[in-house]
Amino acid sequence: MNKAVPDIDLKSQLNKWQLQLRKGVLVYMVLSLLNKQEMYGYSLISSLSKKMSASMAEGTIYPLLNRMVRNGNISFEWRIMESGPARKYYQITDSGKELLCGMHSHWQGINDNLQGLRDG
Amino acid sequence: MNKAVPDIDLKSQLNKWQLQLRKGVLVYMVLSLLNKQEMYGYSLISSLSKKMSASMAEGTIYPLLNRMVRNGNISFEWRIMESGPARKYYQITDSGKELLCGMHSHWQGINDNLQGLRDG
DNA sequence: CGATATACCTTGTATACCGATGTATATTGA
DNA sequence: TCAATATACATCGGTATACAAGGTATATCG
Repeated sequence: MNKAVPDIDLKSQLNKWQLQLRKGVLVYMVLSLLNKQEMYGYSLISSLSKKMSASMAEGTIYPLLNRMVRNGNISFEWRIMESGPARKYYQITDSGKELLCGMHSHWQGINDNLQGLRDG
Repeated sequence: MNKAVPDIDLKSQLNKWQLQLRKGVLVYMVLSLLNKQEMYGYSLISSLSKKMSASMAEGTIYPLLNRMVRNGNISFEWRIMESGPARKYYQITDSGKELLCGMHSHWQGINDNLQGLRDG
């Protein structure tokens, strides 16, 4: 008999899993978004929250963007707005496009296997 | 000018990303596998390595399986083999099936958005 | 009887998300 | 005029988890 009451309920387990999943998906999603159009941090937060079906924290996105700049995946430039605070607009770099390509390929492999387990 | 030499090369960046991605995908993949058929830890390692396109460490899988048992997602029973060491065979529980269902739904949402960004 | 393969496990380290908190600039309403 | 709100950026400590490294035990093979 190894049927015990779990430490946490199903809903919390799902939330925790979604959090862990983000650790890989976020960079991929940011690169995918910036590959379509340049964006600034604050607007990325709403886009990502929508596409990840979960509200993304600023304390997550800003360090992430800085990391990606350091790694050469994206670049940015300050833009003074007619109204409101200045914005940092981010663009994907050539190196970022290469990385995105590799991520895409790896993701497809995993996704295919997951779909196969479901349907097969 | 914010074009600097990145700390690490593209290949290492991709490897690092794949590692992060695993933090969420692994549980999902284990549940998906056990939903098809019961398996023991050592054999799960080869199956997962193949499906994740990367060799999975024992130090990753065994703690993961123990965690999942504690959470009530899977159960196990020892089987004495005719030859070789005994094996711990794992089965998915009803609770695990529910969790898998929630993961599936969340994954689909994210995957659809990623595909949309690529094709759209 | 030593080497190899199978099968399980534990410990320490690195990474990355999140909540909390802080700063500064514009706008809005009382 | 001035407090409250929204926009926009940033940092820090806590926490979860994959992995490398190392360990135990059983069976097989030369």
